[in-house]
This record gives sequence, C-alpha cells and structure tokens, in this order.
Amino acid sequence: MLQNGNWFPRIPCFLSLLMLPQLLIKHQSSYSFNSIIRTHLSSGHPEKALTNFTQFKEQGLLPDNFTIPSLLKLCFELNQPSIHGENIHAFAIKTGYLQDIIVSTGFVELYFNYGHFSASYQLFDEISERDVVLWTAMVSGFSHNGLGDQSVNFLSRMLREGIKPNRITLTSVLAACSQLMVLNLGRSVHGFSIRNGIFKADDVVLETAFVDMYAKCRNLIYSSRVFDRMRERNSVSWNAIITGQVNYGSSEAALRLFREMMYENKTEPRSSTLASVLQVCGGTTDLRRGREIHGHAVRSCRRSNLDSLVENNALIDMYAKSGDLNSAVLLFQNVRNKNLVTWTTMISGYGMHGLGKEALKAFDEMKKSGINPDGVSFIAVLSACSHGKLVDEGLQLYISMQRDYKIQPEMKHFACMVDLYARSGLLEQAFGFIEKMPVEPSEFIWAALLSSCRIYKNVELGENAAKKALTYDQYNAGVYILLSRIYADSGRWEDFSMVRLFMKELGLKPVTARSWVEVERKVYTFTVRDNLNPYSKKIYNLLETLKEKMEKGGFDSDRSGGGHNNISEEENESDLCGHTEKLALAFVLIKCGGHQGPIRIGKNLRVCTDCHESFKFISKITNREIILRDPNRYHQFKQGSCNCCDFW
DNA sequence: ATAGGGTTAG
Repeated sequence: MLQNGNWFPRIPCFLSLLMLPQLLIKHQSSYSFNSIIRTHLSSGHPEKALTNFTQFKEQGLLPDNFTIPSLLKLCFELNQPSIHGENIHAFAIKTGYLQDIIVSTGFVELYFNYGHFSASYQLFDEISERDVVLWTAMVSGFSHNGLGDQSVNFLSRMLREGIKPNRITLTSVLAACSQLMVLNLGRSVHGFSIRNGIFKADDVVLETAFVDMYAKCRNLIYSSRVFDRMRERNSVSWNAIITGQVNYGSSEAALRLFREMMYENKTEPRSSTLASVLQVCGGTTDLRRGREIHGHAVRSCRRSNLDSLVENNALIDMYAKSGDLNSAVLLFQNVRNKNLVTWTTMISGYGMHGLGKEALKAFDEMKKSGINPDGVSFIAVLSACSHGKLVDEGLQLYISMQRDYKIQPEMKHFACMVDLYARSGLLEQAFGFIEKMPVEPSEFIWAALLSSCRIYKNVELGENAAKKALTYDQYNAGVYILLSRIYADSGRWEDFSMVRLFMKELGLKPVTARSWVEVERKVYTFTVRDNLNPYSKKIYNLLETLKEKMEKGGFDSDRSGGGHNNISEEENESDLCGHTEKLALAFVLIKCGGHQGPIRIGKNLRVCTDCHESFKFISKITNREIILRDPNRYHQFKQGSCNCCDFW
C-alpha cells in the first residue's frame, strides 16, 4: 500500500506555478477553495466542505499539498466512497505531495483514525526527517487506539533521538499513562514538564490532563491537588475531577465539587458531567440523591437556557441506571422532541435491563420517526441484542448498519459482535469473526471472548484469548482471574495455582467483591465474610435459615443457569465472589423486613449462579421485588423469577 | 496568504 514512499522527487510546485500565468490563476482559486474547505471543516460542517470540494473538482482543479490534509479529515468524517483515503494516498504518491511532512502526517493520522496503526507505523518509518508534530501524532495515535505502551515507547524514542517534546506531546502521552494506570510514569512526565519549562502557568489543557491522569491512576489526592491549584478551569477540567471522583474516589467529593461548580457559576456543566454526577445515584442505586442532582440540573439548564432535552436525556439515563426503568420509560414517553441521544439512551436502558425485544422495537420506532441511527446508537442496540440473546437480529442490524447507513464499524461494534456470538455460546463464530476483522483486535475484544469461554468452559479457546489479551497488558488482573476460573471449572487445579502464583509474583490482586445497599438514607457496604457489621451474626443466621428453606422448597442451588456454572467451593470461599450481595440482602430484610417496595442492591462484580438462584427464591418467599445491579446490567427478581431469564 | 499533533466522555 505504501511502497516506495521515498524515491519520488519533490516537485517544486510553487516555482512552476509562478512561471505559468494560467497556473497562477489555478493557484489563486485553489487557495480560496482550500481556505473555504478548511473553514467549513473546523466549524463542524463537513457536508458544506464536501460541496465545495465537488465544485473544486468541477472546475478541473486538482488537490494540492494544502488540500490533501483537509481531504483526509473530510474522508474520515463523512465516510463517503467518493473520497477514499487510499485513492488520495495513491494520488499523493504520484504527485510527490507525500514528500511533504504535513501531508504525510495527515495520512499517519488518517490510518490511526481507522485503527490501521500498522499502516501509520509503516508510513512513519518511511519518513526520513521527522519533526515534533509527526512524533506527537504517533504518540497520540497509539494512545487513541488503546496502545498506551506503544505511545510511551514513542515518547522515549523521540527523546533518545533528541527531539524535544512540547506541551501537546506531553498531553498526549498523559492519556496513555492513564490508560496504563502507570502513576509513576505520569508523575515523571509531570516533573519533566516543569523542569524543562514545557508547562507554563495557566496552561489549562495540560493541567487538566494531569488532573485526569492522576484520577485515572486512582490517585485522587494528587489529582485534587493539581485541580485545587489551577487558577483557570474550564468545563473539561471540572468534568475530569468530578468523573474522577465518581469513578475512583468518593461520591461525596463528586457531589461537593459539583455544588462548588454550580455555586461559582463561571462554568456551565457539560452534559457528560451531569450524567457522571447522576451516575453517582446509579452506582449506589440511590434515587433520592439522584433527585437532588436533578434539581441542580434543572436549575443549571434554566440558567444557561440549555435545551431541556439535555437534562431529560441525562435523567432518563439516571433512572435507567438506578434500576428504575419504569420512571425512565415514563419520562421518555413525555419527551416531545426526542433526539438521537434520547432514543439511544432509552435503547441502552432497555438493553441494560435485558429487554432486547423492547430495545429493538424502540430502534425501529426511532427510524420510523425519521431519525437516522449513528454509530453510537448501533452500539446500544447491538449490546441490547447481546444481552437479550438475539443473535440473528444483531447480525441483521450489523449488516444493515453498513449497507443502509454506510456506517463503518469501529472497534466497539466489533466488540459487540464478538460478545453477541460468544455470550450465546457460539464461541467458534466469535473467534471466526475476530479473525476476519479488518483491524487488529484490541484487548477488549479478546477479553469479551475470554469471559464467555469461562461461562461455556472452553479451555483451549480461553487460553488463546487470554494470551492475546495479555500481549496488550501484561498486568491485567481480570484476565488472569478469568483464566484461573476456567482452569478451576475444568478441575485443572495445577494450572489454576500456577496462574495465581504468577499473579502474586506480578503483584496483582483480584478485585475485592463488594455489594452495597441504601437503608434509611445511609449506604451500607458489604465485603467478603464481613464480620465487622454489628448485624453480622443475625445476617449469617438468616442466611442459614433461608438456605434450609430453599433446600426444602426444592431449589437446587447448584443448578446452572444460562450456561453459568458455579465455581467450586474453594473458589467461593476465596475472595472471588464472596456472596456479598446475599449479605446485603439479608441485612435489608433484617433492618426493614416489614417494608414494601423494591430492594435495590448494587454489586461491583458479576452475580454468580448461586446468588442468582437464591435471590429468585427469596423474592418469592418474601414477596418482594429485588433489583440487583451488577457492572453490566440489572436483574429484577419478582415472584421467583428474574427478568434476565437466567441469561446474563 | 492556505496545512499536520492536545484535555472529558459517550
């Protein structure tokens, strides 16, 4: 594709243009077209840019080195066959424009955008005189493609070759540090930027990148320290610290910061910030707090004359994520001018609750109402299919996405498809799909396959997937855990111990299981074999009684649901499952057994079959609805059955 | 006279 990039002679185009009067005219009109196309692109109107480019061609003009970078952006943004990246590439080689480092940097970026990073690399390799911008494009390209280690490699390579990184390079590499969760490296980038005078006071973007990096490396202390010292903050900065607190810090801090931002009244919250804060309620299944933030959101939207649609969309999302699908649907039905986001939010809400059919229905209604789906809404509906075990429907949608809507599938779509097949037990199809993918599969693709290999006990494919996933991140504890469970499930205890030993040597620990529940305005958290709680004796007694009742009631706690099998007893006693959700449930029953209304429990790991069965039974004998949220979806237990139909 | 790389998060 990119052969012989270097032997084309540099065309002295400006000289020939000056020598020929006709061409001077051509040059002038190219200039104005180039400028107009550029303007449309940067103001977010790629269609207008395309119209201008069409006129440009109709006048018999040919793209030059100034046109090509814009064309590449256009090519990526519109995804139209009339402007094809590889054709432009061939053209650039033929005309010699590829010799121009600005043009070639554009191609490097284009290939990165399509996830085709080996093409980017090859091109980079063929460029002899590399400048900071090209190096930075490599650093950011790799990090955007989830290859943080390569991104960091390129930074050290450029340092070795004596190219001094600038503030943009460092901002890019910080994103990689976040991905890799390498706090120490992030800190040294921070120090480097100060020592070398790259960081200057009030560089909001770079400072925000530090805040974000520290938060994502799970160090909220450093993150807050940088944030607190910032003199200027924009909405991205606030977003970084608030979502940081939501994800890895404390909900209280997130809420406090949100209030502070509102009080300061200098920065309008982004819809993503609102959604993040609302997620605090989703995370703790705490509706009361959600309503409080709802109030803030309403006031903020009123003040800024923000379209109330943004607010409604965030609220629908909040209710769906808090497990209150009914409120979400009610709100959704009352929104008059539903936009693409409204529909997508509702579709993913249905998906999370395992209602694949409803998600499909909403998707069709959306199309009928004249709104065309985009890539994101396809992700929502595809994952709904995957959770609803609707393999054929999902496949049809995937085909239609490309055929009818000309949407090029991206890594996330590929991941949905792999999950769609694998979750339904079609492991070979999932593997076949991965092999046929036009881009190199990312870590998550292999992780998706791996987790289904565990469910369906496929050791061979599981080992393979784990190996692939670990080539991206050797320190991914989740991968080792899944692999060890696969071994445990098939009785391969030696292999199991080996993986665990290996983990220990790498200093990796399994995630501690945690469940939480809100009772009387307080959130109680339960971890494995929790004896600290003053109620623990009562809790364990109640669980024992319930277990006996279950056995008498003919509930086989070893029955496997949806292909999920229980891990062995040793495993249950370790920190893998811990049945913390059972502790939480027993606690609620003891504290407020007489109450009615649904019990909402949250959990940081996927629910195991044993707990799932118990919850079904308990919902029946106590005649209460139980809503259990795991990281992926909701389970709604009612009268002895769950809305997931034992498939999750 | 025109062009290439950056922070959120979905």
